[in-house]
Amino acid sequence: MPEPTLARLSHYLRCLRQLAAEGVQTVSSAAMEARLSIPSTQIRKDLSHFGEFGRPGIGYDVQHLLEHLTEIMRLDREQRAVIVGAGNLGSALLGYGGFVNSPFRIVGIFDNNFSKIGRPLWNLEIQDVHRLPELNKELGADIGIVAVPAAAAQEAADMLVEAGVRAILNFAPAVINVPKDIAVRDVDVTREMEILSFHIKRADDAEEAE
Amino acid sequence: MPEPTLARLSHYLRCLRQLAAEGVQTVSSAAMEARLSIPSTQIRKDLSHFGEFGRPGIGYDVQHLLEHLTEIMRLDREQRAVIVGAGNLGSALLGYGGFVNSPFRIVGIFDNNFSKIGRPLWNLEIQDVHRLPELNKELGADIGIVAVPAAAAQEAADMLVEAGVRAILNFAPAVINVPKDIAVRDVDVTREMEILSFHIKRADDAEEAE
DNA sequence: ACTTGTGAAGCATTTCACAGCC
DNA sequence: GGCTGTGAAATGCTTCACAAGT
Repeated sequence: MPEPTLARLSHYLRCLRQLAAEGVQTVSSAAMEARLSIPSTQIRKDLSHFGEFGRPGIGYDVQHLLEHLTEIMRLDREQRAVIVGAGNLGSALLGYGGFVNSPFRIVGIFDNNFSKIGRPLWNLEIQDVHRLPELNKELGADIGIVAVPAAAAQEAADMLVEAGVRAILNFAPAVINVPKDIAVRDVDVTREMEILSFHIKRADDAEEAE
Repeated sequence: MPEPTLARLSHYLRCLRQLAAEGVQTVSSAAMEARLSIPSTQIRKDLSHFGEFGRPGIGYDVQHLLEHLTEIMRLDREQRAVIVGAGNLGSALLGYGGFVNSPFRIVGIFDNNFSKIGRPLWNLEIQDVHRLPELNKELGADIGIVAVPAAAAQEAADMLVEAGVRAILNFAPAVINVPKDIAVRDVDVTREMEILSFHIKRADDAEEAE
């Protein structure tokens, strides 16, 4: 399954949820292109990887496609996650409103800083990261979120692996090594800023060229 | 210039900074592969887009390559950014430690919520988002960060465009439309979680198959 | 007439293989 | 012997073109 297809599925879901909320019954790939700026042929090809959902001459049934994609991505069941790192970022993620109407639920937050352990944060209490493997037997999180500085990222990842998570979302600007059956996605704000910095360049160059 | 190459440049920079800090003089593409898990041929091909930096039989001069790449990405000068949205996320970004030893500096934070405007946040004061175009004449930010809910994302982006930014980092889970000479990068935590959710699936399936 | 699904073509990126240099 | 830079081959993804369905 192509990784780019997977990333776009998330866009399709967002679009379909919105359409469903608007009470729209049917949608064509061309109509989705208008909303998402993803070519209609791309949309059809992506969806064709999972089956035949559309009807020629009509389009896709919004509700039906929404349910199918939700199931394919396993978003029809609760997905529990734990956060390692109770700093700014960990705290912001825990309080993030984007998870309220989603299957994702943060069930634990951990840190290695003794002055933080035991303190309440939002609806949880910060736990000792060394107890993560033990406590996750109860918590049952499949997803681990690394929200620690780069220097501590590998250690945090190791602890999550030991705790039995199947997937890791890594916010630290560092490469983390994990067994190959564990999925990792990196989110690196600094990297995104650096890429933007490069793109700005071209506009500057045009100015300098005058 | 291939977009994937650009994204990897950021990894090379991080690696080189670390090597420089360790006092390493020279590094081979094979040695970088060991640290970054990026194939050495890929590294060489990427670097070859910008010139010939290495010496056969020796490798790359760490300091020299670091300086070159830093310049290529325009990270040798201050890059000012403003944030729109003073909620959890905006606040976390403003307090984010990752920018301390970097060229990025957040010079303003804006919101449309009257109860927030005028309040101090870290080292700044929250400003009215409607004054963004006017105030950015002074602030001079080239980068805008969208840290508002999805429903307000387009409006925030419009305001940033009017304020004259050349690049936008969008944290809202929404498509934003901007003039094509303005670079946009999306960071969508929910999307990343959804992709991980899909990948977890395979492990579950194996279990279910028994 | 309108729209899907899909093989085939086209394009982009990665990987290979090796000539040339230290 | 070790390493870079790079054409060429291989792979992967996107776009095209159109047959088939409504």
